Amino acid sequence: MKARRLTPHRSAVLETIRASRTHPTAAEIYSQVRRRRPGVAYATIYNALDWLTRNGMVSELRLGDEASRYDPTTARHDHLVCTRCGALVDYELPLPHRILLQAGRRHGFRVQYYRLELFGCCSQCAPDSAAPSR
Amino acid sequence: MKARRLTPHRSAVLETIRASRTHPTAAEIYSQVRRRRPGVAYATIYNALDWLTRNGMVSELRLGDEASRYDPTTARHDHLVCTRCGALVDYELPLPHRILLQAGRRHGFRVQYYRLELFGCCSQCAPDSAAPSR
DNA sequence: GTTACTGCAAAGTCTTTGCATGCGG
DNA sequence: CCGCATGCAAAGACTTTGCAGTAAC
Repeated sequence: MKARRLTPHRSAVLETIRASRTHPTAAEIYSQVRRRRPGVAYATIYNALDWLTRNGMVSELRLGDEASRYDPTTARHDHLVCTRCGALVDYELPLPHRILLQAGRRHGFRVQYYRLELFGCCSQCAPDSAAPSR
Repeated sequence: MKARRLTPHRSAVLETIRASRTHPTAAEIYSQVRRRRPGVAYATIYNALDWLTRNGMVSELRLGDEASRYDPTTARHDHLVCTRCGALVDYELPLPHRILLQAGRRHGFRVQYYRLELFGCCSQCAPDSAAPSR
């Protein structure tokens, strides 16, 4: 096989996603990668994202009708989403996953995985009782 | 105010969604409504869907990169999604929602609502434990 | 007579695809 | 050499928008 596998472009995309703490979109990744590789094409970014996703190096996040965002953490986890600023933070809900996975059986479903997203306001956007303003 | 509110078109869209057990997409709704109102425009369907959603009469579901589907049940509930045939069934997970809503506080989030989707195989696609290969 | 809804088509957003080029092995 | 990745642009899927006509109030 002559696959080049983790090519410089793909590597650049991967590094960009890992370096970002915000779960960047393809557009953000594109502009980032463009700095180091000015000639890179948009399609190459999508190509790389597809490849990285298929190879378990990043995971794709789809929330609402926005553009996909990419997450360097591929282990199963949940997300907190700020409905004001759009902040997206990784989160692990301390709930017995088995309950979730067994849950669907009542309806004849054999559940393989699940997705849980919590929406609300982050501390930046909704300074509660003791939080600083903005 | 001279709003006509629930117009015949909107009503037709609403009825179509309620009559369907499959959480139809805009395209499906469009073709259904078209039977009774041949001249209806696609934009009118989206218009109606938007209005119905904003007025709490249906809710929009976004899953993966597919077209939005519309749910006549507006009360909070979860969904089971068959990853083979795409079947989508309403579901209520018997878990204390307060736990979920309180969960984000650790990260400074004030969680307002959450979304939970369980993915797997429905009974049609994966008949019980001793499932045939298919 | 206003105002809101509709129909039509065009534009918009995000993503994918087709094809020619060219490096890497 | 040959396959695979890349660049480019065009196409594609779904949804939104602009505008003029029409119906409701």
